[in-house]
Amino acid sequence: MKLDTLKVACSNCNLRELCMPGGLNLQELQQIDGLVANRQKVPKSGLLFRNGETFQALYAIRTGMFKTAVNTEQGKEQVIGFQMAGEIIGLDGIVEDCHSCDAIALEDSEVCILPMERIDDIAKEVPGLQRHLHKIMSREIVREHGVMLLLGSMRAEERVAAFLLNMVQRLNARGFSSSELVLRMTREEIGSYLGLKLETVSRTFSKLVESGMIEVRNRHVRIVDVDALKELASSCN
Amino acid sequence: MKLDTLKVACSNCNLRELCMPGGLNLQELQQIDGLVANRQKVPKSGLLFRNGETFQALYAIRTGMFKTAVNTEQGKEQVIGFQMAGEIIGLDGIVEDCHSCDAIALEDSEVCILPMERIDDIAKEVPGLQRHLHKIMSREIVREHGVMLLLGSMRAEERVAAFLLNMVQRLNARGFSSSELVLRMTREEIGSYLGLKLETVSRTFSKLVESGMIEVRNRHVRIVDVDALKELASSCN
DNA sequence: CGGTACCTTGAGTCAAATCAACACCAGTGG
DNA sequence: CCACTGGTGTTGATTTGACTCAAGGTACCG
Repeated sequence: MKLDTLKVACSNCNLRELCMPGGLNLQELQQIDGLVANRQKVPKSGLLFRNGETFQALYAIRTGMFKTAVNTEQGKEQVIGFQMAGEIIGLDGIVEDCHSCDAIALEDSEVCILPMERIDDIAKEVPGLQRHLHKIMSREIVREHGVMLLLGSMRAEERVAAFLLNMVQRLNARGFSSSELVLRMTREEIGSYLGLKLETVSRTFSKLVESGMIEVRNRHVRIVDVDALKELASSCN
Repeated sequence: MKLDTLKVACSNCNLRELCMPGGLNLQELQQIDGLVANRQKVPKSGLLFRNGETFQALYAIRTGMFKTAVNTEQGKEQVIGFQMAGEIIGLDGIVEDCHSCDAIALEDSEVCILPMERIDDIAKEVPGLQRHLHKIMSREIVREHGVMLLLGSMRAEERVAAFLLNMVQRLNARGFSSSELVLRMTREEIGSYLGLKLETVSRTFSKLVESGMIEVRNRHVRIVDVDALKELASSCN
């Protein structure tokens, strides 16, 4: 077996449980290996795809972190989400065969390219993959419901608390600390995502520090009182 | 052919172009007819499904209108969307085999029940259906991006303008007027959807009336100056 | 080591929320 | 028939949380 074939095989990827379906037998696993056409490195601030670009593939994040954002006609950007290793981006492109948002790397990153054609072909043979794709899309829909709830009915402190808890929970699922995290995005990007101005994000961090829930040094955040933070995030007055 | 078989056949449903894939041949059309297990009437204020309920089927709206909403732990509801004839609801249930929002009829309605098992089975045979399902889910993701943009960065007037334009455009695609509409939901439900309080919705309507963009009598709205409304909806300061 | 991007904090402003009063309508039942 | 009720919608007065504007501070990179 050649080395670079090995390199792009899902069957021996440590992120498999995160981005690919479980419960496959050996033969199915080998079929799945045909999914990834290639890997692609994306440097910090690099664009993986942009609004208007023809849709060809989904991307599984292998390392690093991305933000996805839509732009108003006035050039203002609304961050839609922050995606990390094991997550799939590009689902927005399927409807119109054309991406409707930008995907930008927040740090040097690497993605697996999953050409949509191959996905469709292999899914025909491997029903588990088909169902898995449905689940991934449904998960994204449900995630966005959560963001809409946040944007539609939470106050600044609640939004920031919910954001931090969400980030640390996802990082924890990837083997990182459940109480410390390093933010890969600016205050402005957090603000855009949360529907707040960067000053408000900064002030809210300070307020949470003052009330002893978190510690902040630059982009390093330590969660001191998870329960209080959860209480806050779900208070939703 | 029995009458009640005819009754639930997609192949002779006038909403087919809205909710089912186009470009199918006769045989495929007949296969698709097996999708709909049943129709179900839902009276005004009735629940089609609720958060936590086991997921079994998607629903295609045949007549009427629904709202979908998620609830906070404190019992406050955030309206996620308003769905009308030809649209598919229930996609949120696929990830966890469990619905994560409520679907409530805003008027007496009727839906076609599409059991997920049947969808999967028939999609194996009819690739066009598979792709169509992907498109529907992707469309929902993109729609939610738009709502996030609205909630994250528009002011009250812009939100209301965007809401009215979106409603009238969708109604127009269903053969209704492109300048008049009857709202099936309360000001409070509109407010919840737009991240505003009901008083703000009411005041904003009044403001738009005053500036000559729309006319309002109860839930009947007439759009007088579409261009001004569009201008407003996309100004996004 | 200088420049730039990023972050924090303060003071004042403003848009939307809150609180409150009242109008309207449909349905109910005396 | 009318009085009553509860849900809905409008409008006004006031408050407030987040925004805006402004000034520095800090960290990072070539």
